[in-house]
Amino acid sequence: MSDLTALLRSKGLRSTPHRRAVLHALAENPHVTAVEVAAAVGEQASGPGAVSELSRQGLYNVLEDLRRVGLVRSIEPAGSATLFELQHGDNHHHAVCRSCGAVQDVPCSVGSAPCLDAPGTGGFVADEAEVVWWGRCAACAAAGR
Amino acid sequence: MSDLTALLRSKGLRSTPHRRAVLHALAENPHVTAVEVAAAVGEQASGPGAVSELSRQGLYNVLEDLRRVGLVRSIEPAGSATLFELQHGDNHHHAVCRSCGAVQDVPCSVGSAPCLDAPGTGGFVADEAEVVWWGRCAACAAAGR
DNA sequence: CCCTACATTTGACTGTGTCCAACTATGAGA
DNA sequence: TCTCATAGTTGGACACAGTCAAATGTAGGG
Repeated sequence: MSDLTALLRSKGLRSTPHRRAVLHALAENPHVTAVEVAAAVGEQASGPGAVSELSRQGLYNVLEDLRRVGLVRSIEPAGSATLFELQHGDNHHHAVCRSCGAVQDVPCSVGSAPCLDAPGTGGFVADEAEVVWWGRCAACAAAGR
Repeated sequence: MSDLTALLRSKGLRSTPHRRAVLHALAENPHVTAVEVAAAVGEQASGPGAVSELSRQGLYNVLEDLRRVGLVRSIEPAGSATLFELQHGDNHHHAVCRSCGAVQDVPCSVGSAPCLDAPGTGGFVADEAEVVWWGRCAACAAAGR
């Protein structure tokens, strides 16, 4: 039984080729859109342990299932489609390049979630603080873009 | 010449009925979607100083023009359409209710933008930090939603 | 008053994601 | 090993937000 199978079972999900393929694809490509996940899964279709392509609906089902059990996180930077990444134990944030759109993980420097004080204003009860830094990635900054 | 006309002129934009109507609508309704802006502008169509409804394209053009000159800010909370609000001088963030979707302003407590230290990681040059708190608004928390 | 650059409209189109109903595979218990 | 309920998958239609391109209208300086 592969690691991925064990992982899925431990979360109460059946181990299916598509779910394993999506997890594998996300392990290799962080911060990808649903379309890119589909493409990566398609790649594996040609390799060993062949996986048939999965339908759009199937893809969203898999991603939602994995998200629900905490194996996958998604972010939606303004102006871009939903991006998916594996959920590690950490509570990190993201830096998005305005020029090329690249997304980079940023370790949370203030502690565990919510890692910023909740706004005291008006009785709002916060359970999560999401931070996105906007700017230029190293490559784009160097190229003067 | 109205205040709004003067404001638009000062930013180098022509003063048109639609632009004034959009500014007026945003002054009364913060954090609204493009569709809601259109509806609010439509309301004014029946009142005095009648404004004809504006097309979808016209609406996006107006919003983009106003955004470009700094009169309007937009935010895109995950799972919702772009929300627009007037740009005041301050650098505030937002708290979004998971239950009813209400958005509330949160004054930036850490200073001026970027109000959080830029990530030192890998040469990324940040020019803005965007923070969103997720949780329950006062009303929803009280109602146990 | 009249021109011209700027503003607006119209309608088709794209990308991303959801809904629904039918179909197929899986695996736990008999 | 068989059966069947449940979980998973598929395809097609659809909804929503936003964009593109080209034709038309208008604000405001001369």
